[in-house]
Amino acid sequence: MERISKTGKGIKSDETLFALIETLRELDGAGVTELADRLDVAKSTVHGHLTSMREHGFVVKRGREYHLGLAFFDYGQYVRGQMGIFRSGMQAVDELEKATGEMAWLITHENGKAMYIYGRGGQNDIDINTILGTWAYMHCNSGGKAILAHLPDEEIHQIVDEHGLPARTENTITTREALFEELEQIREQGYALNRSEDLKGVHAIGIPLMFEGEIQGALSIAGPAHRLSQERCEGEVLDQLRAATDEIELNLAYR
Amino acid sequence: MERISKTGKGIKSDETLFALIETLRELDGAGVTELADRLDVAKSTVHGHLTSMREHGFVVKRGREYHLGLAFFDYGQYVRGQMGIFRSGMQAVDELEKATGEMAWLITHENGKAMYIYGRGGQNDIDINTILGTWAYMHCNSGGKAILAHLPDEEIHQIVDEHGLPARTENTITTREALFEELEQIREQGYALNRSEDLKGVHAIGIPLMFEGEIQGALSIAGPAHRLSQERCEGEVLDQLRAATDEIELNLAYR
DNA sequence: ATCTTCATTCGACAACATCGAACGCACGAA
DNA sequence: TTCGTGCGTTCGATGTTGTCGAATGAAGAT
Repeated sequence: MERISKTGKGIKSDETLFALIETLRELDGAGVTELADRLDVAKSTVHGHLTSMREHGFVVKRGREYHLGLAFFDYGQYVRGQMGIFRSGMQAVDELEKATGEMAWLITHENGKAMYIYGRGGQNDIDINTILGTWAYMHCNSGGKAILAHLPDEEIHQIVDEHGLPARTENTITTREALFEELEQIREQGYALNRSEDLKGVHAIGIPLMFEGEIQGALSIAGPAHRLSQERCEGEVLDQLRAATDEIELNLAYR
Repeated sequence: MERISKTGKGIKSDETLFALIETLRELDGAGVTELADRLDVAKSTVHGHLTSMREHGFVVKRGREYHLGLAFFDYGQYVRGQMGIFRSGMQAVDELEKATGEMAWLITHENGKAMYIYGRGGQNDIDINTILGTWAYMHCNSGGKAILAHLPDEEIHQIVDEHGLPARTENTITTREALFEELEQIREQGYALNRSEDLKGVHAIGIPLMFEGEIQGALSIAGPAHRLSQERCEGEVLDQLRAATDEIELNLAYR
């Protein structure tokens, strides 16, 4: 397994540790031997790292298998709770879901990818928790595009360099030219649409959340194409999104 | 700062890494110099670890400060999603909240502490998300006691050795004798009560969740003492909890 | 502009992460 | 029951590499 850092600047032993964490996730838990084989390191090395992690709750031993521990959930909740956008935006998401009956999401970005940090299900039969905390490409996501549109051009190029513009459906934007054109339009109109660019049959509209001139994240409404037409998005839903945005940006200011 | 592992078995460099993570949380983000001073290591050492973490999304740099990254939230959601009790119990918690109008919680334990892994607010004005993912003592928590009651005696002693029985209110159980008496009663009656043992004015009732003879966690209902009397707990609420438990244990079996 | 205060880089050295072999424990087969 | 296999764990030797401190850059502040 390849486990060297890209730049070579970091600490090698940490790299092994993170590879262990990653592998434990991929395998949904594993034993020392299996991990050592997979990462091509000595069993004793694996055992040492696991012992350290165990003392800090990042790993638990169940029988002879090691699993990632609840410390991750603890830290995860902390990290989310620290985000101003989360604290100021939760209530708005709740209200939006009620008003529209569709899925409402709060989205941020880190390292060129978008993440769903809070959401409500609407009248859809989807389990919010399977989406919460997962990474998404920014170029085929309404919230992601709304964020991208407010990043400096240089950063956008970096992101495309790193993650590419993979086609998720036939509607996905796959060229830089098309992307920059779209982002220009998004800046002009103040919102981003997603017409089945990520998942077939799913439409969405996203609106940027700014604070002190910086993009903080985005708010989005998503739903089945038949119910969430472009007309509805750009009409009633957009109005509700704009109201919610104002509320959030006000919250961000007065705290 | 003390940073050596208790047993001395683990890896020292990992210990530094975890100390960094912990400190970044305590300080809500910090710079290299501040971290190096606090942990009493060279700046270059801190910088090396931060670089490694950054490459894996566990840390982000905002200006000159480093902050814990969303990778924690990602992993945290994964860890919770892996728990059978979570997947099988969410719906029951939703239903319980609706039926009782009180807070409903799903609780697990790891390393002698209880953690809230899913909850609903009831008609209370409390923000669920500030409690979600936090650790709690088991001896002064209805769910915690329900779990403790089904652990082997030896393990209970270990837990008390490690975490003690700190008094949170005047009602908290603070001696081993009283604790074991209480646990015996809990085993007999099949549920655990919390009469302001953790927070003044807050009552709760917890019920163990078993699967394949092993304790998996607990379900609990909590609310203000004036509304959640002992009579109500042991009457209507207990019935609803028992029904929910059956549902969850059935879900755990057929998946 | 100058000074200060950071983050970052670099080379040298000894600490310690890594390895592999040996141990001991648990489980299943005979 | 006994043996054998497969696993997690321990241990000492080795040289890789984590750590240090000084030097360098890059920003802010005065």
